[in-house]
Amino acid sequence: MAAEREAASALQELEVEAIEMFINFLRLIGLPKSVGEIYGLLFVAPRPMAMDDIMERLGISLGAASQGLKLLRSFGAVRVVYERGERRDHYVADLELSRFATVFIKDELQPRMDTAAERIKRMERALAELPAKERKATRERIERLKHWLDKGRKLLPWLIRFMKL
Amino acid sequence: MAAEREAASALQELEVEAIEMFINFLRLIGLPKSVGEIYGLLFVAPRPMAMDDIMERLGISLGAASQGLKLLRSFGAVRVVYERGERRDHYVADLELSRFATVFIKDELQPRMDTAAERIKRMERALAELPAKERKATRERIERLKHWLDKGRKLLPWLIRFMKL
DNA sequence: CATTTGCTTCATTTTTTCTTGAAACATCTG
DNA sequence: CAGATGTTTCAAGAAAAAATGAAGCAAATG
Repeated sequence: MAAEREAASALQELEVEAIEMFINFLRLIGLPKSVGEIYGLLFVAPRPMAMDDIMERLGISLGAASQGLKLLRSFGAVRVVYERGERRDHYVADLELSRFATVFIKDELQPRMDTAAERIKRMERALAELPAKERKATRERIERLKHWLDKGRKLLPWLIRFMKL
Repeated sequence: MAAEREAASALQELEVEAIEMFINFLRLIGLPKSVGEIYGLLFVAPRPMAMDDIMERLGISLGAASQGLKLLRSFGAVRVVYERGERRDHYVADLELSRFATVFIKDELQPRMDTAAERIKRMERALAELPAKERKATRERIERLKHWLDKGRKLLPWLIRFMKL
């Protein structure tokens, strides 16, 4: 049997599917593989798991496990549950998947839109210094950017609401 | 004056803002910096630009320019316009920003959802092999995944329509 | 209160992703 | 059709992102 499995019991098909699925989706919002692995494992885990169970099961390092859990905790995707008579922290997945979308919107999209809005303001000011010939066409393009930004901004709160069902 | 500017005229404030803005947004959908740069530059360019103008202006390599333009062309964000008496291809930005969203949805989101759907099917099948004790709780979790996937699938076409205004 | 156990942090290494530029190809021009 | 010009491709290098694991901290145990 392969070395990776010597200490850990092999992953079940169900676990593998869940893990790969979350790796894929979480990568989409910029989270590293190890974070997807951890969440996927916890999502189908029948019982709360301690950090070393997780490391062992996934074959990831101490650091990756610690940091991944920290991150997942930080946006409420994972919680610590205290297990009677257990010294180690035990983790469970919070099943509210909307969290990921919400965090992504608030941490990634929203800030970018804010700086984009500032940029557009600066661009409008810079417009004055353009040769008159180019000014009109460029103004139109900036208007278009504005339009899109506006659209995005209106969409976000709606999306958040939709996520929360 | 800095070496980067010896050959190319300096970027205008307006160009810088546009470039940084698009670098930021396009990175979000997984496109490399150079692609954001190129699109940003073309977005505010008053005239169609040839590949070497772009390279020079941005200080990027031949390869990056060629590949970036190829990619942008591939999803219609950039077009070649033939300029009378000019041998080199000249590029303009297509201003329809919805293209990026649409491409992202079709190339990234949709396929992931499809494989996720298959995974869920396999998970349901694997459920049978679980100890009876765990089966019920796990079934519920898989149901939840299904629910979310469904939600996502309904959202996508709606989003595409919204993008196209 | 010394020791063990669990966890976090972070400098280093590994892996992945992006960029570069030379070579090959293609097309135009005189 | 020979040279010049413009473009693509891709192997190698550079940069960025992620994972590792040892050092240090903190809390529990006996």
